[in-house]
Amino acid sequence: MTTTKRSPCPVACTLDIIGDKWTLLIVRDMHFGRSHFKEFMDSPEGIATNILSDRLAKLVQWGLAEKFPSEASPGRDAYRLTSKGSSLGPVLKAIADWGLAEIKGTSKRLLSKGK
Amino acid sequence: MTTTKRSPCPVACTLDIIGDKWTLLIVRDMHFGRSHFKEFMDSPEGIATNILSDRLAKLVQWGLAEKFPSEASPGRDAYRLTSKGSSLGPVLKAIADWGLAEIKGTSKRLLSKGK
DNA sequence: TTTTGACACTTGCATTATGCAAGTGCAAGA
DNA sequence: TCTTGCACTTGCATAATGCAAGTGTCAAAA
Repeated sequence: MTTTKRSPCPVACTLDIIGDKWTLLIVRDMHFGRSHFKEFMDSPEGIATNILSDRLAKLVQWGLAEKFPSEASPGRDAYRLTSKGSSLGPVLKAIADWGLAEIKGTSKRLLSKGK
Repeated sequence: MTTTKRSPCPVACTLDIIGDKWTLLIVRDMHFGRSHFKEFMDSPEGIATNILSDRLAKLVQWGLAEKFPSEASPGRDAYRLTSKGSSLGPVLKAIADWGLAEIKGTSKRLLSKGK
């Protein structure tokens, strides 16, 4: 991928990857063990299929996630974080902490199993 | 402002605020002491005036930043982070750290005075 | 074996956000 | 008065997003 860098700033460059309303939510779901398309769909935010499809492809392209053959459903693929993707953990935590502290109505234990 | 919450997840709610490619860059600039419209414009990423104007208004609306009379240019306003905005520091740091570690070509000391 | 249904997408299209250029209003300085 | 700089706003083209509907693949059910 040849994304043109806006600047050498690590914040700007990181935002070029996770600077949208959906990417990090998928990373969050993967972080909590979700791996199938449907599981990401089941998250309470309600991502559209085309957006999810696009973001999964980008996550793989960027090396943050990888496809692997699902064991639960033979013949199907699933997704999981690579080490590069997992290293976003502190970012996720900092964001979650800020939200919990500054936005009322937020709470942990959001990830109830969709079904 | 009546932004409808996508979910009670603190990550999702925080992304509703900072989930774009520009907001956090302005927060970064304020964090480093920038306060005037022109100073934000001078950042290397090259934000468009209408986007900057929009984001500054939203930052104020959300309580992350506040206007105050500029001392450098009397009669003009300037912007600075509120304590709520300043508390995004750890988010900024986590993102910067990730970028520095995972994206080549990034470096600190990005913020050279525009002029 | 045919059908059904779930899953993982893709496609089309309307709506919204973004990017760029140009224009406006205001205050200080020449 | 005329100009200059700053802080915006406005218009418009392009790109991203959201929603609904359609497609292909497989596997279990009939």
